[in-house]
Amino acid sequence: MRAIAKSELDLMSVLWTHPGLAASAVHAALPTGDDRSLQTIKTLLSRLVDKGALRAERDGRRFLYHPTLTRDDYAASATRRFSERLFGGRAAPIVAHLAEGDGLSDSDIAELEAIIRELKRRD
Amino acid sequence: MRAIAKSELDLMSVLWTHPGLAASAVHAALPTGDDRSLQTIKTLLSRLVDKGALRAERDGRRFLYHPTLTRDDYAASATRRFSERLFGGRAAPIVAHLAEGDGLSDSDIAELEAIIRELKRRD
DNA sequence: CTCTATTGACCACAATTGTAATCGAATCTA
DNA sequence: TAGATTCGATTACAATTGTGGTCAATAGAG
Repeated sequence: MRAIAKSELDLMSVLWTHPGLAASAVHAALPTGDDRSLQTIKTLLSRLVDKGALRAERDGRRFLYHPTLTRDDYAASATRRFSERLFGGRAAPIVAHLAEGDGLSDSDIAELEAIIRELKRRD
Repeated sequence: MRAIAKSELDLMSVLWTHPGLAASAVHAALPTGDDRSLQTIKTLLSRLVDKGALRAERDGRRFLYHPTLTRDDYAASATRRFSERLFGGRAAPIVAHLAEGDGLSDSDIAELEAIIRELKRRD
């Protein structure tokens, strides 16, 4: 499966949250401030179908779009690629950068703590 | 400054580690398995200069290339963008994905622990 | 001094990405 | 039923990215 482009990812986000939308509904569901025309959205949806990231289910004369790739699988592999490319696969520098200047919420920190605890237990 | 493309980032990596190399030296310093021709490297270097990520210092009839953008600044902003786009700026899901299936080394885990400790202390 | 290797400048060109118009068919509305 | 709207399909097209050739100048080798 070819890579999902930045612009296409926005549509995946919508469809991960609301699977089975038609093109016009995806367009409507985009965050305010996203000015791309409906035509553009349709093109991107087709490309995502070509790339195998979406399945188009016919519904009368239109299509309803469903992710074939789960958000979690995508996030996992994108994260791995990112960390590999920039930090040799390490996690700590990423957290360090995000933590710079008050960047992390209390709940995020609590979750991190839980993950670390689990990792240490796993040893 | 326009974005640094994936292919260009490889050259930045080399120059972050060895600033002040000439084009041919950058080419030579690329990891084995990188088959791009010297001409390609020169084109990428020019683009990086255009984008303002490198400074070309004349040295006789050739140039020595120096990063203007530091590795750390680049990594910080790339990390922030990545985390924002995929996880609403949270760090925990990133670590969770990287931790899947034994993905983190002991030293990485230890570093993470230290960062968390510091974050909690900062409260 | 002549030949050759190296260098940056310039050009080429295909693939990908971002954005959208156009078109013909189907459907809805008046 | 005639016109408007909505769909997907097809086409367009510029910007970016990935890769590398050509060329003219110059520096170094004999």
